[in-house]
Amino acid sequence: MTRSRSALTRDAILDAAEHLFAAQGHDNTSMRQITRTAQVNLSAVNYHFGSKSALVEAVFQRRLDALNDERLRMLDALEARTGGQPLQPAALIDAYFGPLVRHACSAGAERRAFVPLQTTTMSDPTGTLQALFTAEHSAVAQRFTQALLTALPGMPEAEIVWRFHFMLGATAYAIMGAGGPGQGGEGDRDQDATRGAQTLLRRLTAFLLGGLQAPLPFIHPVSGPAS
Amino acid sequence: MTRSRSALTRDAILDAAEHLFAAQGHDNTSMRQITRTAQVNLSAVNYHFGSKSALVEAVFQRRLDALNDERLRMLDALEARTGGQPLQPAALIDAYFGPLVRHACSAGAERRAFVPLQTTTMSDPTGTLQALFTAEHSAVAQRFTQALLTALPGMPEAEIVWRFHFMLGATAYAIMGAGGPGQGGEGDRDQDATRGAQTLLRRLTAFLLGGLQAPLPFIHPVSGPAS
DNA sequence: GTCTATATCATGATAGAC
DNA sequence: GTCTATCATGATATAGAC
Repeated sequence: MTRSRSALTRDAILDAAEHLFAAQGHDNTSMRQITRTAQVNLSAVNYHFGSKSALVEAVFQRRLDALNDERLRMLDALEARTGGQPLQPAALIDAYFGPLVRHACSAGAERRAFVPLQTTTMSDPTGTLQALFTAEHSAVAQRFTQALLTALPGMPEAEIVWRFHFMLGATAYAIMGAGGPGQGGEGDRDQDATRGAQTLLRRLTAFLLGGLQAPLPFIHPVSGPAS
Repeated sequence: MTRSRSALTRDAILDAAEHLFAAQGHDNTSMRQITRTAQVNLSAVNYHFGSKSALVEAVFQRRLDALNDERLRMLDALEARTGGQPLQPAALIDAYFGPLVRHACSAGAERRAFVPLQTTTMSDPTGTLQALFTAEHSAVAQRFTQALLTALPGMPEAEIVWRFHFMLGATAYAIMGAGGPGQGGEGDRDQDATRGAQTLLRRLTAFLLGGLQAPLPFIHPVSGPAS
């Protein structure tokens, strides 16, 4: 096929960029570094992606799509099993955050790359990536929000949205700090990777569940007409 | 005084840098931009701070010191009032995260600057700032960890350290997303600032308390001799 | 001590040969 | 489609005038 040649260099660029972004952050990584690693020409990036920022988005989107697919598959499976009954919050948390944590803790360096992107995205004040993230994320976020809404009767949607946001933050730090707080981070890479993911996920899930189901705070009613 | 002249430009640089870092992130901000905003010469940065990264650290440290001072003052006041008795987890959470949230939500653009720095620091894979943050933070973190250890009898220190980390992440996202999820972000800047801080802090505190006090997860004992 | 002017370098992007 | 060569720009840091 004549196409495979083109797609090959495209993927090589994506893979190399993902590696380097994970290690250095995307704006500390030059296109020269990327193309050198991918063993392709410098101009290939502009040819295949148009610009560097478009490449960043492509790298981001590739992983984000896979992640959200997995999340939706797990949610589908849960809903198919119970058939309309409210789901358990713990199951929803596992379906949403489980893929991310497992992904982040997996030993393969290629897959770990996504994690700093997620955090860089949120911390970027200009928010070029944030728009993409929000757009890609809105569909899956809405489905999980709806599921949480029925799983947690009596909790207002606004509160769920906020707590979802808090959970995202806790998970982001959990992933970043895998090995950060206290215990030895760079231990046995082989089996520690999968076992570490399980342990971290258990710790995190317990925390998230507690936060998600916490008693409602008292919020002053918003001044202005009810919407 | 002859010194005030020098200190004046130094502070002008710090303020300008803080503004710009908040709006664009520190590595999307050039020294030219900083010195132009501060109305000082380009070389003044190198003269007063030595390098750009040293300036970033200085900006960061100035806010971090003030923040940690406030945290420790609040903790001192709490401990002085109860005199050795275990503190309430809610009071500890307010003493630690309250200053940060109020700081982040305050209307003054100068003060808001700190927030992206905190998040950028954590998401930076190279971790140049992370070392500074950890060093500056270790003293106050240890005191709060100890206080939590007595406030939450039966919870292992490792678990507390992790949950502290999770709480930091949730707070970081809470600050970043003030106005992010759903409700109109850019509303009435004047009084919405302080009231928004209160509302957000109530929401966040409820979540953090639930997570902090959640039932312990089952963690497989670490293979190897007990330490 | 402070600022002007400049040096040196790396970046992203492009034009044009093949 | 891919590569070579080059451009224009902006970066940090420094030497030397005042």
